[in-house]
Formats: sequence, structure tokens, C-alpha cells
Amino acid sequence: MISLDANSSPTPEELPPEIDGLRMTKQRREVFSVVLAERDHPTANDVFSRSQKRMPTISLATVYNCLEALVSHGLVRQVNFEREPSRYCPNLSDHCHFQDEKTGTIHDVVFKEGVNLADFLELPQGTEVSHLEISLKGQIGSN
Amino acid sequence: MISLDANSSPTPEELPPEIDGLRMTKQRREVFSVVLAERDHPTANDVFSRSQKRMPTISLATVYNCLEALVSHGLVRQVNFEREPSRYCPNLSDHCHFQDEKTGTIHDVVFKEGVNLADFLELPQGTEVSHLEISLKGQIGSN
DNA sequence: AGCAATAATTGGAATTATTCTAATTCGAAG
DNA sequence: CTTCGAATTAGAATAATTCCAATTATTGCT
Ligand SMILES: [Mn+2]
Ligand SMILES: [Mn+2]
Ligand SMILES: [Zn+2]
Ligand SMILES: [Zn+2]
Repeated sequence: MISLDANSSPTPEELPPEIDGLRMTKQRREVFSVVLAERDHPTANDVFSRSQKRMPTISLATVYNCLEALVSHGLVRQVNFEREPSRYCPNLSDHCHFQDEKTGTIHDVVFKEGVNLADFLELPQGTEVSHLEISLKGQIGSN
Repeated sequence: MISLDANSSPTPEELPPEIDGLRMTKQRREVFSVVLAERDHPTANDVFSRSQKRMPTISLATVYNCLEALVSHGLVRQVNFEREPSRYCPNLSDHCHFQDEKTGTIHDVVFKEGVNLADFLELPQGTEVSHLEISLKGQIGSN
């Protein structure tokens, strides 16, 4: 289990050689550590440029490959806002996303204690939900 | 106010020359009537091919332009599932979307009586939500 | 260690939904 | 009827993402 402490995210070297059955290659560790390092929901391109600092030879294709591997193994979440480029989120707890229309900044939003989906949606009974995405946009109360 | 009765949607000719301050050109009426005709959440391309039946000279660019005009005037909703092409929905009531992973079919899902956003989300106080999108994927209980 | 098999990485090309551009056409208003 | 801003059009451009084929790295044997 990877620590998500706000003030100390693992360097690539600190990540184990395998997580959850996923082989952690040098590139995957780099990409994962970049996603873990900041909670700003970077795009693939953001991850690419940040990764290049430590690993100048990494390619954008590899960043996409690594992100896809991490997402499909449940280590990272992919976040979408309308037709904008996908963003990546290291927060695996149940949450959704709010984008400040002024700045573009994305904030994690958690569900209130003990609420669950079926409680507020009129879902056709027997429905098995495998994926849920809630995206909000608006303004932060600034006054 | 446009009728949304399941079994009689307006033909282009039946639509007025202006709705809500939006000038309804021949093409906009055609596109709007196509979106109103079926509740299957067509993509821009779907709308294009359906429109071409009645109006063979309409262009894809125009379909995009018309959909954009209709969406920004609140007459049609734009619906997104992850990175898939946008879809368009004539249902203006408060609802969200469920996509059957088997068939790709999209179903409208309504909120239970009297629930409201702030009731289940831990939103930073003072937040003004201007846009909300909830997208679900999964399987319909088939047994 | 040496070797074969397998998986990951890479640069560049391809894909594709959508947007842009510049020219033409339309239509409301006078 | 003319004018003029708005809408439509065909086609080019854009941009995020995926694909491809070649190279490189890693794993699992002997
Ligand atoms: Mn997702
Ligand atoms: Mn929307
Ligand atoms: Zn998040
Ligand atoms: Zn809908």
C-alpha cells in the first residue's frame, strides 16, 4: 500500500518492483511518482514534462502507456471534464471532482458520510454499476 | 415550450422561427427535430446522417454549429462518457446517464424525489455549481 | 553466466472528434 | 429590391490519443 501523506510522496526509487501484479518498470515508477507527487490532477502532457525532468529520455507514448497501465490496475484514477484532455488523480478514496471555472483548478470533493448511489438515483433495478464519474464546474465562493 | 411526448415529436416545419431568442434556421430546426425525435442520445455524426435524409445538403460543420447553438441556449444537453464522442439529449429535466457496457445504449437516470447535490457532497462552502455531469457505466440486471 | 521468450519502450505515423477559415448564401429589416 | 449581419458550407487544421514496427529491457530457464 502506497502512502498518500500530503507531505511525503515516494521517489521513483522508493517504489517497489511490483505493485498489485503490475511490474513497476523504471518508467512506470517515474510516472507513478509524478502522479503521486502533486494533487493537481495533471494531464498526460503535464506528467510527460514533469517526468522528463528526472528521465529526459522518456517518451510521450510511454507516459500514455504507463498511465493506462496504472489506471487499469486501479493505482491511479482517470478524470474527465467534458471534452478536455484526461487528467490523472492519485486519490483512490471515493470522491468526485470540482473544477473552478476561473482558474481551471480541479478540487477533490468527497461524499458525505454514509451516502450511497442507489440512495439518490432511480436506477433500473438489478443494475450493476462498474464505473461512476461525477464532475462539477463552477465558482468557488470568493467573497 | 417544446413538447417531449414520447410518441409525437415535432417535424422541422412545426418548430417556430425563434426559440428562447435563438433564431431557428432551416438547419437548426432540422437538427433540433432530429435530437427530439429519438431518445437514444445520438452523436454529432448520428445527427448528421439522420439530418441528411430530409436535408441532403446539410454539412457536418453546420450540424456541429447547430448543436452548439442549441446546447448553449439550453435547448439540448450535451452528454459525455469518458473520451467517447459527445452525445446529445433532448431531456431537459434533471437527470444523469447510464451506459450499458454490453450494448453501448445510454439510459436516462432520474434523481430520487427531493434529493439535492449539497445533500451528499462535501462541497467547499460558498461553492456555486454551474454545471454537473454524472455518468454511470455498467450492466443492466438481465436475469 | 548465456540464451530464448516475453514484455515494455520508443519515435513517428495514423486516427478522429472537433474546430477553424474564408468564401458563399441566407434572410430580416428598411 | 438592396443592404448587412448572421448562418452555412467545404475543406483544411488542430490536438489528444492510439497504433505500429523496430529496438531494448527483463524474465525464466539451462
Ligand atoms: Mn474513469
Ligand atoms: Mn455538459
Ligand atoms: Zn481526484
Ligand atoms: Zn439524457
